[in-house]
Amino acid sequence: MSASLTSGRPREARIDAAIQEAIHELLAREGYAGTTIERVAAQAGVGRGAVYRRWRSKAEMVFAVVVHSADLPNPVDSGTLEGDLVALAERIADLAGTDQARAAFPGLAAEMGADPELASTLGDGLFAAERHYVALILERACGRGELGPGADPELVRRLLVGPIAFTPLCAPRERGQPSAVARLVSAGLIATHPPEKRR
Amino acid sequence: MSASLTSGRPREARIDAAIQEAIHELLAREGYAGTTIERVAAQAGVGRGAVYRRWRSKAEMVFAVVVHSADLPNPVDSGTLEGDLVALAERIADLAGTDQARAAFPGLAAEMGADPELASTLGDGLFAAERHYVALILERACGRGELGPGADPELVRRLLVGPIAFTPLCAPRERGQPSAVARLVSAGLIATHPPEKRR
Amino acid sequence: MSASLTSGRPREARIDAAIQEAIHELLAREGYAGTTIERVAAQAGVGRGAVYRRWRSKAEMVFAVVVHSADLPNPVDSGTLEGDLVALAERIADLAGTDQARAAFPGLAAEMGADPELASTLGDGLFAAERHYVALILERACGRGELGPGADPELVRRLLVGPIAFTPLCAPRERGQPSAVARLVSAGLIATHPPEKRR
Amino acid sequence: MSASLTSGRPREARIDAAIQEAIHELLAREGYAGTTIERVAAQAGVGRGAVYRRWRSKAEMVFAVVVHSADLPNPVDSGTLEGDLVALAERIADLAGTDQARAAFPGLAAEMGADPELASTLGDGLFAAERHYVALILERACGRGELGPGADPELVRRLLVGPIAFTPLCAPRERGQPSAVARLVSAGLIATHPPEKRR
DNA sequence: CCTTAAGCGAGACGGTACGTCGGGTCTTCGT
DNA sequence: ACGAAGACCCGACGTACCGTCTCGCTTAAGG
Repeated sequence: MSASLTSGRPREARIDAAIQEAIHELLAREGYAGTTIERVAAQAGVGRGAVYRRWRSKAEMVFAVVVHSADLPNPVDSGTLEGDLVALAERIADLAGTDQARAAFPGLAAEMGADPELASTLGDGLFAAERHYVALILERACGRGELGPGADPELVRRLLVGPIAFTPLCAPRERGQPSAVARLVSAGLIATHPPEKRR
Repeated sequence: MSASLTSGRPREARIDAAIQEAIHELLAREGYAGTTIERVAAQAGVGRGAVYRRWRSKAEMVFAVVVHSADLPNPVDSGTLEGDLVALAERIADLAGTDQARAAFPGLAAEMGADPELASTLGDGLFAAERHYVALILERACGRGELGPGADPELVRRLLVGPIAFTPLCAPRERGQPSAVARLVSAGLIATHPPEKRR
Repeated sequence: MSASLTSGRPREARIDAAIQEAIHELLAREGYAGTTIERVAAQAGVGRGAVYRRWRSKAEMVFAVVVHSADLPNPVDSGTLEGDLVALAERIADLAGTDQARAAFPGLAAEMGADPELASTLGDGLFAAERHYVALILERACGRGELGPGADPELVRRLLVGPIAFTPLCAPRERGQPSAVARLVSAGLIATHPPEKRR
Repeated sequence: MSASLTSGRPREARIDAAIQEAIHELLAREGYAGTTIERVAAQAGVGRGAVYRRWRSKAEMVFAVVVHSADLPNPVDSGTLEGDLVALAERIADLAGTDQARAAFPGLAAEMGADPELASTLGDGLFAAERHYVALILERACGRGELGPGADPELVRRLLVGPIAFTPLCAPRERGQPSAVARLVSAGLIATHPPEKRR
């Protein structure tokens, strides 16, 4: 029953690898629009069917390959809210700063804008993880007495991701200054949610 | 006056208007990808040539029509930094919140990412205007003694535009909470750049 | 045997047939200029790609389909030079008299005139076959003692094809009178190349 | 009244000449398809309107310019049927042998095939003149006693024009051998229409 | 062992958009 | 009126991808 899902010939790992590499190279070299399924397959020395067998659309393919390793492993505790936020901001800047990611993001955003269903499929998991990560940082700051309650993790997530990952896409000459953003957000948070006047 | 290139038959205003309207309608109804030159022309009851005569590419066309009325006329002085930033944030939210703008932005970003030259052509004027606008607000706050010097207008621009206009594109269900963003940025600014008048 | 390029999905015979039929119908109904690749595809219920996959240009397509069945199977021996030439002339008149052929010929000629390479590709085989056919008829007449040697098959080919197939294209109201042409050519040949057996 | 057809500004002869020259050059250099109204106008340093003011279509334009000087002035009497036909054949070969004529003919034929009305407009006068010319030659031959009555001028016209002017268009490497054609036609005529056994 | 389901390269298939070009008409100038 | 310039509508061109499908072949896993 449940076991026999593995019938037939298994996928070849060699091909998974070749496709991944081809996507990375094409994204960096030709951009999102130039990263055609056809070219990916050709570059990987593979039939187009092998690609469609793995993902249902170009968006899913690119998302899977680009975001694949972008998991946030464990929130390092730096001891201060600002430190934690700076660390997170730099993580985000690193992940979003690769050539492939810079090439992929706007294209993915465009396709997700056009197809809300796709947006849910792809984005929800990722954004929920980020939100959860931010919530953890905020809780720790509360615990330390740095911050009062009521800060919105989603707001903070946007304040970090927006300026660091998205805005530079339209003006790619300057870096996102992640730590400046994080410091300002940290200060703003503390100012708008002061620790309860304990004692 | 100004270089009246009076040679040849002039453009018909009726057609400019029909094309503009068609683009707005198609962007709202079909999204950026569905806003084909072909469909724009058909919808406007116009030959495709008339469109290609006006803009060299779909990106320029959409940008011109969407951004066209998006000028920031004069910064209203609300009397406080926070008030000015909230007003600006709500302006941005309004401009970026129309259906056409929400549909157009990611597509434009994608094409600008793929073609830096296009990005310069289109974006520079717009972003410079925004930056100048923010600089004015910051200067006024300095003048009032609310803020010390050294705040970076570009950083502030990103902190507003990113969370309000860009981030929601990936999670279109929730609004960008523009005033919450503006208040936090305002507080953060004041905390990180305190007025010098200190004794 | 013969290089069975067995890779990939094979062409669908159903589509070859549909395209052929569509071309015949459109040539007869709309003429050469009206026989657009686009309309051929639409009429055949087929994608345009399927047409471009088969021929590189409209000229090759039309030529292939119109000339396709225009092979001269075997020269019937009527017993006299005149009989053979009349038979050939009527063959030519039949082949060139179909609506499709009348529509296709001038268009093809125009494109061949503009592109000598195309002219070679398309014309050589066909004209060589005709020339060979005429040479056979002349040889038989020599063998019978009707004709002396030295008659030029290419000259005779032109004397038949020109008046019968080409000239009527410019004055399409009258038929080419193939047998009158053939009889005159036959008489002219015999008069200019009398048999040598003369004492 | 009849006189006031000359109202307004008259056409500039300089422009007529420039257009003629441009057409000749383009026909020879770029062929019929490459001889665009647009390019003709550009080459002549003239607006497109000036061309359309002179002819209603590309076909009429090309026809007028190519055939313009192709009138058969006066049938020279060589004293024999064969001589007259050879002279005519060489005339035809000369007229149809120029680069412009070779380029123009198939294109014109194609357009005339597609539009019978155009064919009448353009062709009738020309072909009637040729036919009349041939009839004159035949009559003279009858008068001399070389030829019996009943020979069809239109048939003879086709036997000359077809092989000499049209057939070479499809195999442009060889010349049309006009005199060989004329001699064979002459002999064929005499054989099929012998002079009445007078006396 | 040997069937069988799936993977695989190749490429045909129906669609659709692209950007260019030409045709023929019309409009606005200036001459 | 003519003439230059060029906008206008129409529609074909050939290219490129999309996502699906069908071939014939190969390759494990499971009966």
